[in-house]
Amino acid sequence: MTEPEQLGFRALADPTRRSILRLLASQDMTIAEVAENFDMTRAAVKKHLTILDEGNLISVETDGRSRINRLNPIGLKGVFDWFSYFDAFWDSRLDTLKSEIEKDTQ
Amino acid sequence: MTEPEQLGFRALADPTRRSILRLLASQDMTIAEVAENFDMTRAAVKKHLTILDEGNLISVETDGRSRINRLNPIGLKGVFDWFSYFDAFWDSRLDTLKSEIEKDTQ
DNA sequence: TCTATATGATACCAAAAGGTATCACAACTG
DNA sequence: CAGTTGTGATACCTTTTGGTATCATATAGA
Repeated sequence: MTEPEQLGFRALADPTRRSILRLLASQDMTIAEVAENFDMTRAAVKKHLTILDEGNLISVETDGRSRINRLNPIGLKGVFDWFSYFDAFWDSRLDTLKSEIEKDTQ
Repeated sequence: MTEPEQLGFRALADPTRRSILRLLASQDMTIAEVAENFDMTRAAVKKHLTILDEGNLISVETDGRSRINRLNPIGLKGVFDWFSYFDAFWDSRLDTLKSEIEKDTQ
């Protein structure tokens, strides 16, 4: 069995794809518009968009011969929520680290 | 230039490594202890732990001939914080999705 | 209709990833 | 000291990944 977040995490592993997500946070874009922002072929960008779509991090809407790519909040939140499992670690342990450091510097 | 989160996201892309993180959330472990939980060689588990360490998601402390692996809250929180950029999307757009659905089902 | 344009799809390539097998080494333990 | 145990490191293999080049297809527009 595979975790539901697997394809989302896989999609986030590449810096180009994380950059695309930030781009799409400002504005929905066609494939060509996204590709203008990167020094690679449109085909390569299209592959990245496919992987982002498979990870449910974006959704794609066809409009004539254009394909509009936009952020998918559901998939993004799914990955984000995975981290809630570790809440206790940065809440309590970061505090612990902080007081250890303060103790050392006294 | 590379993002500081790059190695963290890379480390999270593999399901075995995410599983290791959850293991270490319950208890600090040596390499051998972690390896007991997976159907692969100790060498393979060690590779995963190295990648988790490179991503600052765990820290390793030497104790005699043992090496204790534990969660690193700093790196974990670094990746978590990357998502804060998208806060607006699941706060506002998930609400929008919700009201669209409610409208459709009326 | 004819042409330009936005995209889809496939073949191909180099590099990275994930794994095994194996050997070396350091450190407990009797 | 000798043997066992926990780990580090390397060579090697297969699959996946990230990219290009190329061609096919569909739609907008004159």
